[in-house]
Amino acid sequence: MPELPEVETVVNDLRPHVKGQVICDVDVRLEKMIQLSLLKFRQLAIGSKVVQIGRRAKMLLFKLDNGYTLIVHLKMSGQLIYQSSKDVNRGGGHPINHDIHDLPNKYTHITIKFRGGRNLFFNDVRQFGYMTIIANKSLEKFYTEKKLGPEPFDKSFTFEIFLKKLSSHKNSSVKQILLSQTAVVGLGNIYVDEVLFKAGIRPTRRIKSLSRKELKKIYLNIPIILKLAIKKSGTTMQYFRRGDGRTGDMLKFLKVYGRENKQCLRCKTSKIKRIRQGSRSSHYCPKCQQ
DNA sequence: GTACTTGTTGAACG
DNA sequence: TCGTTCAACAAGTA
Repeated sequence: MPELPEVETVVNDLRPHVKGQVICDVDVRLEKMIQLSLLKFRQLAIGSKVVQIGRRAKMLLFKLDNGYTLIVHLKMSGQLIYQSSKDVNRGGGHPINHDIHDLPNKYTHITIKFRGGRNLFFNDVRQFGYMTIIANKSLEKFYTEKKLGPEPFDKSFTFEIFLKKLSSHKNSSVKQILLSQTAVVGLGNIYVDEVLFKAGIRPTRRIKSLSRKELKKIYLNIPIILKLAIKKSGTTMQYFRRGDGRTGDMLKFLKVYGRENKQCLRCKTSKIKRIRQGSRSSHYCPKCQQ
């Protein structure tokens, strides 16, 4: 569920609390949540200081002072909750309907313990998320193996690069490619629908059918939508809460996602349609998006 | 009980 | 080898 804006929100929430902290222990209850051996994970994590916290695609990066980076992917239902005191939690991800003040709970699979007694809890109902630790010098290789495209706010994300990445997928639908993280990273089901609505392009359109002008519209709207969502601290669906109990505000600003059968906010005449594309749902206005 | 949801990976296909 | 589609992962909700 967390897409780029939600991950960015968690990173921003955690940064002031976690930066500079020294890891004194890690408690791994479910070993499949880490992508290296428990021994190696403990060796690399324990005793190191978090010098910076950032993001690449939908992954959180905790840069350590030993030349390694702790990577966290929340996938669909992961959450990172920093317990700064008994009563205050900060961070977030995808809290479920459990009391986040009573941690660890049954969904806490990994706890990072900091010197001084603070904890960072990694909870995940569906157990799809993971943590791993990669040497800084191997990070680029790690991203390349995952076929990650450019960051939407990076100057390397040019229109020409975007076109080039799309050119090898001419027969795919635009929705599918934007979800694939290969032409640009950070979009998930919600924000792809929002970008395509704003661009006036139907999600089922094949890449080869899109004109340069249409592609440019999509390209330009990607950072616009994502920046707005970050400004609103992400989208809160169902039980989604930020770690301190606040909710993201982006839900109020969504124009198509989750608005099936509701009046289109642009043309005010058509109703938003919801279709299945692959195994995912897509929302669009049949009048405004051709 | 059944269908549905989500991000990503890997298998199967042509 | 490459592009494309689809099942799989887990568990809560409708």
